[in-house]
Amino acid sequence: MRRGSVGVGKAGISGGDQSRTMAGTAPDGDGLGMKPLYRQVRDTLIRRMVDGVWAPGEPLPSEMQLAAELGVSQGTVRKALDEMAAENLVVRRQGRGTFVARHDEDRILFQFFKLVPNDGVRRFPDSRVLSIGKAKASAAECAALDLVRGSRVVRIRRVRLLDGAPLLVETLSLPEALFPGLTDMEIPNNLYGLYSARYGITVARAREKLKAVAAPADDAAALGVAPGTPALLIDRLGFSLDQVPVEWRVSLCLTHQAHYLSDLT
Amino acid sequence: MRRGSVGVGKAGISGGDQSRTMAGTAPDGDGLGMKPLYRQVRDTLIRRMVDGVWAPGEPLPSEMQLAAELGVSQGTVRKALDEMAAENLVVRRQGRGTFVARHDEDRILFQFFKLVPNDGVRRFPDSRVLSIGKAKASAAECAALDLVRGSRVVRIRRVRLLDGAPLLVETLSLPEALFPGLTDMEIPNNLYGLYSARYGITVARAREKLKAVAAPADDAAALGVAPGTPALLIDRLGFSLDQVPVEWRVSLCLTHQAHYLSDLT
DNA sequence: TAGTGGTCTAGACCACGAC
DNA sequence: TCGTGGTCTAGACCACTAC
Repeated sequence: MRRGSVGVGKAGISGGDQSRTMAGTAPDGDGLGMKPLYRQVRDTLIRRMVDGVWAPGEPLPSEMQLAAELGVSQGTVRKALDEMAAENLVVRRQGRGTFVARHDEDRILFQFFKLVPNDGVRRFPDSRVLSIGKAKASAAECAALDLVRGSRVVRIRRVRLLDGAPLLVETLSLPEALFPGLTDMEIPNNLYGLYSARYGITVARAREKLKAVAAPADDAAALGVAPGTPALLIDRLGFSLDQVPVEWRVSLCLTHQAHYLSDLT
Repeated sequence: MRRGSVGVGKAGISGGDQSRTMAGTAPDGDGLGMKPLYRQVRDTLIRRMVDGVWAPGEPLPSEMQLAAELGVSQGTVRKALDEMAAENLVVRRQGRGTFVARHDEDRILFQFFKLVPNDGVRRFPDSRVLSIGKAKASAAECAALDLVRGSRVVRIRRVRLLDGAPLLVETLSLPEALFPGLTDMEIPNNLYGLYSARYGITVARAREKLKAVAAPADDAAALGVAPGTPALLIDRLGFSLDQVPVEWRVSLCLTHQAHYLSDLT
């Protein structure tokens, strides 16, 4: 019946010290900093994922093992894991176990890629890199990625094609400090998989701002349309597991053959 | 330790007969039609909301009361209600109770209105109705709203303004059978509130398709911009609690002063 | 057969809100 | 003070997967 903070146990890899307080709400003079136990468990597990204790695709310990190690009941671990499953951080499969979510094509297609062909059949567009390089971050990049002035970024510009026809042209900016050597790598179609595999960085969440604009001359040329053609401008900021902005992506999309699909739930 | 279907109890207002089978998965020869108990409870409660047993804003019976009435444990009712809260169908407040969600301005603003002014401060645009009337449904309207040919619809066309400047012009189509007499009513800014209050119809979910287009002459005139100005075309279909399409709304939006905000979670 | 997550139950204590 | 939902626990049985 021990209540209180989540135990550090044996495998307390990280600082292992974000644990605090009691369940419910602080009965002692703590004031504000308390969280329910299941949320402390969740945060502990996410911290371990950030620290690479379990890689994407790998199984977590079973509910019973985690409960024993952390000194809480199975039900509390279960509630933490259910919440993480709802956030697409883990995948649970009856009879098999709970696994760290991977950035496979299906996940990208349903969670992060909202452009759907008019026929309704989701598919992944091909990519063609136009340029890649390093530079000092612009003021806009510093603001978007929360960088100090003078930081350096990696910039990638590429065209993506659907069924062979240009769909969008986009420019990505990434903090070079987080992605060293990226410019020397082959750039795959699925970038999030690369971030995860090479740098241990998981894009867990993104925020997109959309506007309709007239395509500027250079983008129009890359897309093979007349300058001034109406296009969808998508400004996306991707956040890592620990809520740090890690990728800024500005895409200019043609919406003749596809549309942006948004579910208001 | 009774297991099985959700009891009809005493207050089985509706058909009260969608109950089936056992928890887990059909151990008998049922085949496929089974659902977990907590989902049967959820469906029962939604059915009652559809039938108007509880109006928006009203409290549901307490967990204990529902559990006793339906013949399940409090934990099962709790799981059903938690799921409904996650879907924005009910609002739970500690110490007060569980309430049927209302279409108040806040909910609309966060769940259904994704256009955010560039300053980031969400606010509700004013409306000005341009026309309202009844007509035989077009082929497109029949397809969108799942109507039989020959059905009649109510059409509303209006402009919406943000801080006094035109933001969008939109055309709504509604099945007249579901909204009799709508054309004789005053059209408020918050239409979903009207659907709920006057017709007992709750828009629980919507699906939006976005494209970038050049504004046609008539829409451009209504918005006070030059024809051909790039604009965001939003095609929205709204679904009721029981998953029936009840409103088709096509909006043409200027995105100079605002953007469409989408969270990829 | 053993172990996993999925479901269901029962009961405890807590914070919150209305009285 | 009482009733509400929020949290936590403990234990049962189930279906699914791997061995």
